[in-house]
Amino acid sequence: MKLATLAALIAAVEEGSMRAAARRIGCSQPALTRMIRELELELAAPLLVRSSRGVLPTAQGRVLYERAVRARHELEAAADEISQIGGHMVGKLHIGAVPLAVMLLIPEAMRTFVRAFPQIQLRISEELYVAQLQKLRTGEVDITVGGIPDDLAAGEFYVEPLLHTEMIPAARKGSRWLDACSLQDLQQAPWVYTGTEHRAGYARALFERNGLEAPQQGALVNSTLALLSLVSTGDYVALLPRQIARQSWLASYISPIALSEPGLPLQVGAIVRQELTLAPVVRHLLTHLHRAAHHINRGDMLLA
Amino acid sequence: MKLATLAALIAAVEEGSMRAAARRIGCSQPALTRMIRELELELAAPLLVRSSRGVLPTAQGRVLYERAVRARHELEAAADEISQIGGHMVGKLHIGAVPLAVMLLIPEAMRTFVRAFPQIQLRISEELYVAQLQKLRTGEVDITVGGIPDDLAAGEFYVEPLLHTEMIPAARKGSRWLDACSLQDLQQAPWVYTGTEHRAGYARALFERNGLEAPQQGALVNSTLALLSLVSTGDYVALLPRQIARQSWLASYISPIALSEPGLPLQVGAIVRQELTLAPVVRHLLTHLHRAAHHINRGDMLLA
DNA sequence: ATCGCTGATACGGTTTTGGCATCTGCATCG
DNA sequence: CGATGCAGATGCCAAAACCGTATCAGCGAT
Repeated sequence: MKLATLAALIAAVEEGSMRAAARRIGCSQPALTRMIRELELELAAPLLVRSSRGVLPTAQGRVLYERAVRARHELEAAADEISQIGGHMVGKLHIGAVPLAVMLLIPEAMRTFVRAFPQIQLRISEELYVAQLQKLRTGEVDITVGGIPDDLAAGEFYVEPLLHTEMIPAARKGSRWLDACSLQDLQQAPWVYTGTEHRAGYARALFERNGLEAPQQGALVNSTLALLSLVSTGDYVALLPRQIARQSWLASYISPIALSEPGLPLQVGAIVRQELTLAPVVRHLLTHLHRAAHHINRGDMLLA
Repeated sequence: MKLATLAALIAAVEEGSMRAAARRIGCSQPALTRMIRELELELAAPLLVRSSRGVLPTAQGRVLYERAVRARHELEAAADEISQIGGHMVGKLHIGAVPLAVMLLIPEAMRTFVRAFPQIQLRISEELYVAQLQKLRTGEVDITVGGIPDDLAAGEFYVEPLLHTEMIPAARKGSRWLDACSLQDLQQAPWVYTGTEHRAGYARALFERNGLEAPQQGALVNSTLALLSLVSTGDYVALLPRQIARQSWLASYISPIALSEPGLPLQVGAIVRQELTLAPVVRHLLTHLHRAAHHINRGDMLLA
């Protein structure tokens, strides 16, 4: 088994075509055909089904594909890490962040980070919380920024708290719900929930925390863009981090709702796979995230 | 980067000598020297420091070694799994088990499993609970058998309950502590604890469960062998699963202590990485573990 | 029926690879 | 203090592996 042939399989599976895969790899189509056959001979199993309109992986092909991708990622990460040890900060860094963090922390942290390490290829994925942890485990993302959950198993991840925020309800400017004084007044409002069916969003938690029943869901969305669209154009109510609701460009469209109850406190932090804690870039990124958190907190206090 | 050169590095790091590594790989020493140099050229970093009495990895070498081992493991596992899909049950299976499970479940499950799949190379590691999860995550073990913790993060692992047991106190035959009638009587006894300083063992939990303060630790051990040695030769008291204390070969040396309080209930189960749930051998092993659990429960009931 | 797409095959030249013999440096032991 | 043994490095040569070009064969759509 050679790395080149595995790369061939990966390309073939992802492209669904030998010729396209050959183009991506940078070799001729016959060479690719040979590589795949070599793999199939070595493992004594069919990996791809060939048809007149491309190739499709068999069950065995999918298994090998999954693991080959993981193996390749290990080696790429090794090369990056080694370069960093040598003093050159190069390589890729894949940041996962929940929507909240994407708006709050990431832009500010990125601003200083990319200036310090221009050779690092940054990639940012906005994902919901559950998807984040999954991607963190498979190694698809290197670091996750989001609300720190209570039930995180100790030992698996290294967690670094960054800032404390509060989720407060907000609605479109001019909405009748802005007049609400207590959470109970909002129980009849149409709410926008985030999350999945299985994992309740923050809004539900806020109601339960105050001993109220969570209102029937008005809408369940999986992206903050959708949430903001609904809130700013419809008559929905949704939970947003205090800093965003108050001081961002959203302020001209959306207003926080002043309630007698406090909002839902939320600890935002970075979650890193334990074994990556020592990687130089990751350490630096954490520093910049801390700076961003302080920056935001200061702005918050000045405003208050 | 080629797999052959990575294998060369792995061998060189593990053997600490180019010539020994060459022997293991099955090539000549000059060939190995060239491979290492090729890697170092490609990564532009020194990987090994050569001395007159062998080679030692640099920091970069260690990084590459770690990740290369992981990558190789992925590919080996892929090959095994593919063979299994094809119907041939071959390959390796690395089982991690806490001491309790090693004594209770593993022997019985192995007995039937190895008859059914003689071509699977089984490997069993006795490890304490915390070490188990770590090894499960890195992929060093494929399945872990042990007490199911309460705080396991959902989603990361697939958990399969196997049997329910009870941890009861036991002491050497003839020990004066055998006369104890309640847990309180044992508060002055010297206890053998398992676990680490950070993670309390089961014994401590039993006391706290009954509203008593856990006695000063007599000894803290990290292996059941040590625990049994202490109990059977000294005058210690320790917590053992009921089935072991009652019916194993230990019965001639160790007796359970009949207390008025019930023991500490414990759910024993198998923990598998989610992505491995579908691997054929793992599924089969789970079946055999279930059979072993039933077997043990039946014997337990007959005895009672 | 034919054209355009797919993957498969045959062959020849280039590159790479590995082994053998040999060289050099260091530590140890007599 | 020098001989000896073991460590890794180097040069050379033959064998093997590899890749690209040209070509073929099946299937679908036009």
